[in-house]
Amino acid sequence: MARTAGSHSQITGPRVRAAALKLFSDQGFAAVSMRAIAQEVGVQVGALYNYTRDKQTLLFDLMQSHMDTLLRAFEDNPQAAADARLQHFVTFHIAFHHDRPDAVFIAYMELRNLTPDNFARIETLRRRYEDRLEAILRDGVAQGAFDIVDTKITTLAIIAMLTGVNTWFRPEGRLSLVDVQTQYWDMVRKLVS
Amino acid sequence: MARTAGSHSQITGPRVRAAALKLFSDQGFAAVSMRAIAQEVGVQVGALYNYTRDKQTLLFDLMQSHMDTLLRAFEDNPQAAADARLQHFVTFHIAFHHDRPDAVFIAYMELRNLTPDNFARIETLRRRYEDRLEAILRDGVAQGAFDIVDTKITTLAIIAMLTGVNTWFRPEGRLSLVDVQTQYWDMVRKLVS
DNA sequence: GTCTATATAGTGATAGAC
DNA sequence: GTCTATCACTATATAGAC
Repeated sequence: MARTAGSHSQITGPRVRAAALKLFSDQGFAAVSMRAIAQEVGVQVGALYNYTRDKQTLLFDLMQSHMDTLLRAFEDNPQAAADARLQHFVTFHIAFHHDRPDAVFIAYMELRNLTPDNFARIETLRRRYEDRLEAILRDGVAQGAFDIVDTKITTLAIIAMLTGVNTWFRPEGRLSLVDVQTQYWDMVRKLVS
Repeated sequence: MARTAGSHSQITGPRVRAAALKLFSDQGFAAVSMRAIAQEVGVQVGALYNYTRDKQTLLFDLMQSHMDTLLRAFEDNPQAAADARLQHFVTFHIAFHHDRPDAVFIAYMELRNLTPDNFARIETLRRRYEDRLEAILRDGVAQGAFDIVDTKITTLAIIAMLTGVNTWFRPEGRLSLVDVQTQYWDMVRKLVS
């Protein structure tokens, strides 16, 4: 879509982020040029630098924004039964990740393209999310609801299992998302019992 | 390591593959230049083309070789008890993937950098491996040893869970690989019961 | 805010000398 | 089999016109 000169700051910023999200997810950060992002947005390449300091910052902002959204979206209730809290985590994780496959893909695949500083910041956020799940498992063990050898390993195993749904689930497929949530909760429930 | 002109076909070929494996794993296929591979090997860039038609073929050969090795390495015994076969799969998968983290990383992360034809070939091999696990689960259900709602989903969930070990396991860490194998088998065993 | 033009450097791949 | 030199492009980022 060709554009002529003019002011579009209100809409161009989000469009740059959306274009980068899509292209980074499809082709990978290193394979996507600033020119390709500009073309997707419909501006010339120079205009992008009104919205990001450089390409690295663009990637970091996308990942940080994703992790912030994740941490804010998950609401745990430490007063509830551990079983209910774990079921909530499972269904939440599957639904949240299903809703934003591009951001999830980038957050897992482009870690090595972050500068060391940026990498450390994203890892801190990821750790914080894992700790939310581990707290549930620990409380469940303390209450006698769960039988778990090592809550840290179980945390990582459950998250890997749940996140894997994104690699194969298709809405037009054999199963609905609710089916998937139900089956994964069934597996997780048995895994911690 | 500087080299002068001469014949080294016996050793250069494997060195090119080893260098590409390491660099693709560390930085990603798109971020690695043929010049960087040549420098790692210790030759000039033109010499690489005696060992690969182009960069894409180099990537494909690495992934195909990894999947071939995986399929040949896993030996199932359909006569044995489903429980023992599943335990063997779990310990095998963890050990095999632990032994070659670079190849595993590439096989999962660089799929989108394959041409459509090459992608289809790798996917066929991956599917074949998944089918080996699903056959075990199916037989176990038929024998009444396992209680599984959907063998396909359970297959994908188990593989995602096991492969996730590579993202965090460090030999110098708190747990030995045998500890990890034991704990994952414990989780998988409960998951299918 | 967006444009065009440009600086500077790097890319994959090939040709031909040795 | 490896080297050097080169082609034709593409890359990120910036400067200054409008």
